[in-house]
Amino acid sequence: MAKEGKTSKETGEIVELMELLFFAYRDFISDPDEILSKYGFGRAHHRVIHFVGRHPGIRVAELLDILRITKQSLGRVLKELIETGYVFQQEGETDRRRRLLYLTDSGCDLHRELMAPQIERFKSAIKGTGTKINGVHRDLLFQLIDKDDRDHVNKLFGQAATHCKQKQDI
Amino acid sequence: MAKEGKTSKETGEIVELMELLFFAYRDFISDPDEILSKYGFGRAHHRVIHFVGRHPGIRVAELLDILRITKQSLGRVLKELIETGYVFQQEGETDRRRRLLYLTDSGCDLHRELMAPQIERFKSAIKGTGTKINGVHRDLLFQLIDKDDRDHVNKLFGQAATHCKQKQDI
DNA sequence: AAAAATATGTCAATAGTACTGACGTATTTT
DNA sequence: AAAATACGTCAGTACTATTGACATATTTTT
Repeated sequence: MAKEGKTSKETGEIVELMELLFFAYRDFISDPDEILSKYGFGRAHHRVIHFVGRHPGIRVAELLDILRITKQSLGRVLKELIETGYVFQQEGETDRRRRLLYLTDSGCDLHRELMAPQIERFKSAIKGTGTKINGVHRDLLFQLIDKDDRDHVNKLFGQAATHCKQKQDI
Repeated sequence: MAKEGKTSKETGEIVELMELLFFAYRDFISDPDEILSKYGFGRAHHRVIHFVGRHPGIRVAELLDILRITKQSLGRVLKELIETGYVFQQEGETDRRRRLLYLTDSGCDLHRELMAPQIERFKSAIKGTGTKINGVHRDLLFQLIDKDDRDHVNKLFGQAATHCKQKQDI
């Protein structure tokens, strides 16, 4: 039988951590899924709604870069969101080739509706850990991102908007 | 304009945490994707390989519960994995209705190949955080899981196998 | 022994997401 | 004027997933 080396236990713990990421993500996305089906939308629509909401005036190219999908995949979803009145486009001022994307009022409402249960999940999860230390929870997730992309993510955070439509401070 | 209430900043940080989960998961699954395409498999195959590898002799019903997909979705993937010789079935000893699932030797090899880059990613991520405190990284992910399911996940961890085929302690 | 429950497999039909690769158009930069 | 950029769109394809119904073998309950 396999003899257990010194590193086996460590690796085992890492595999558990990997599975925790899988389970956490699985349940994390289950929240909005139900809401989306009411609207006839899927996860791709959700992601577009979210990042357009967080970055009003975002360009198509940037959205493609964030979502890591192809133009064609985004195209269909974006078209549907525009036709159904959740997203609208504006010509760029400085560069008229650009289509700047914004959420409509209904888009903002939907965005908030989608975020609510996920924010709730995170809030109680953080409470559940009982950790007071600042940043520990961000660290691992951040470090899991491709090294080349971490600057980009940080930059995104810097530019992120408080919402288009602030009904209340939740 | 929206006046920023006390809770706004906290919520903003939570939204960033949510996005970090999205980015982390996006990159985390990008590792095996490339490997899978060589074999003509997709993510569903990966998940089956993984959990069968971790729980040799797992039942179909349990796999369905872990993956949260339908019997039909699993059925197709499982059939392909069996036909191509990565997974095999055995009748349950005590209950002959059960089909207990195992990885073949090639299945184990593939499993290891798929895990390797993800283990690497986690190891350097943990190193990158510089945190020595035990468990902090698990806590948040664990708490993000549906409350009803946490016991189940813990139970799974308890039953998880060191691999079927221990070539080396990585 | 008969009835009920369980574990699994399978059918058909459909939807959502994603891919590749190429091409067209408008606009800006060089 | 030429080159590069931003975007949209085409056709064809693949993977993952869904629902709901039904068939089979086996075990448990009555």
